[in-house]
Amino acid sequence: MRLSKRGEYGLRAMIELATWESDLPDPQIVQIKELAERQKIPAKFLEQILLSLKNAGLLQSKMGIGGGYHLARPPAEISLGHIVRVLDGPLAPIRCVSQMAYEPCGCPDEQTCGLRMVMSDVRNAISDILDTTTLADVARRVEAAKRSTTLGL
Amino acid sequence: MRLSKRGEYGLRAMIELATWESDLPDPQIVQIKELAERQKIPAKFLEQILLSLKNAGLLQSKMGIGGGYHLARPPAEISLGHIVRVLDGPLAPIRCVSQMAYEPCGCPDEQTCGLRMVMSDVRNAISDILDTTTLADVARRVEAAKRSTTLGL
DNA sequence: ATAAACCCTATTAGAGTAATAGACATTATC
DNA sequence: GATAATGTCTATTACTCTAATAGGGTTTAT
Repeated sequence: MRLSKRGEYGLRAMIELATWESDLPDPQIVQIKELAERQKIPAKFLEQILLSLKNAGLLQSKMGIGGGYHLARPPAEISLGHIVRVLDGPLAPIRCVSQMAYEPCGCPDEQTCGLRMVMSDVRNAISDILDTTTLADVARRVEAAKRSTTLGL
Repeated sequence: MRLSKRGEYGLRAMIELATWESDLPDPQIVQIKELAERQKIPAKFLEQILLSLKNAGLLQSKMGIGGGYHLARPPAEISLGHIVRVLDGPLAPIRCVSQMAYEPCGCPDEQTCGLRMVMSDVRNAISDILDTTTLADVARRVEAAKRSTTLGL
C-alpha cells in the first residue's frame, strides 16, 4: 500500500507552497531549485513532477528570469487526493473498486466477493481522508504543530 | 496505493478457506490445485503464496496423498491485516508512519511534517479496517450478500 | 512401489520506479 | 539584442519489483 517517491515529493512540494502562501494574500512564486533544496529532492526529478502537476491544472508557472511556480488555485481548493491521483494513479487498492479506473477483476460475482467488499471499504477510507483534506487544512495543522512545539521548549 | 497480485491472491485463497469452514465444525483441508482452479490463480504462484502464509503461522498443511492446506486458527482469529503484512509488507503509505517498519524520511522535523500527519491518518484508517476485520467477518458478509442476491432473483 | 500432494529455491521476462541528461523555449534585464 | 535565468519536453538508463515459471526434493496413503 505504498505511495511512490513521485507522489511523496509532489505532495511535499505542494504542501510547502501552501504553507508559504498561508501567511500572505498573494500566491508566492517559487523556483524548482529552491523547492528541491528545501525538501532534499533531486531537482530534475522534481521538475518532471511539477510539470505533471501543472499539466493537471494544479500549478501555474512563469518562464524566464524571476519565473517559477505557484498554486493554480487557493490552497483550500486543492485536495491531496487530486494530487495523488495525478502523480500515482487511483487510490483504490484493487481496480475493481476504483472510481476513476474501474476494471473487472474476474471473480465470479462482484456482488458477493468478500475481497471486493473489504477493499471497497479501504478505498473509501483513504478517499474520505485524501479527498476531503486540502492543502489549506494541512497548512493549518502544520502551523498548529509548530506553535505547540515552540511552546514546549 | 495498490495491493499486489500476491496479496490479492493470498487474501482470496484465505477468504475461500474461511467461507468453506464457516458451515462446518472442523477445518476443511483443500489442495493448492483446487484453490487455484476455483480462484483462477496460477497454481505454482499460489503454491509460493500459501507457503509464505504457512511459514507465517496462518496456515497448516498436510503432505502426501490426501494432503492440502487448512487455516491454522479459527477464522475469527485471523485478521486481513496480518495476511496483507505477510504478503505485501507494511500497510503504511510511507515508512516514517509505519508501526512495523519505521524509517525516518529525512524531513527536518517529524513533529511538524504535514505529509506525515496526513499519511499517519491514512495508515490508521487502513489499519482500523484490515486489523479489525477477520476472515470470519468476511465470511459472514459473503453469506449475507449471497442470501440477499438469491432473494432478489 | 507408486502416485499424489506439499516443500523449496532458482530463474526469468516484463513492468515500473527513480532518476539523469540534454536540447529547446521564454523572459527580465542591461 | 545579448545574456542568463528560468521553465518545457523527451529520451535514456540503472535498478528494483512483480508475476510467473521451472524443476528437483520430501512426505505419505494406498
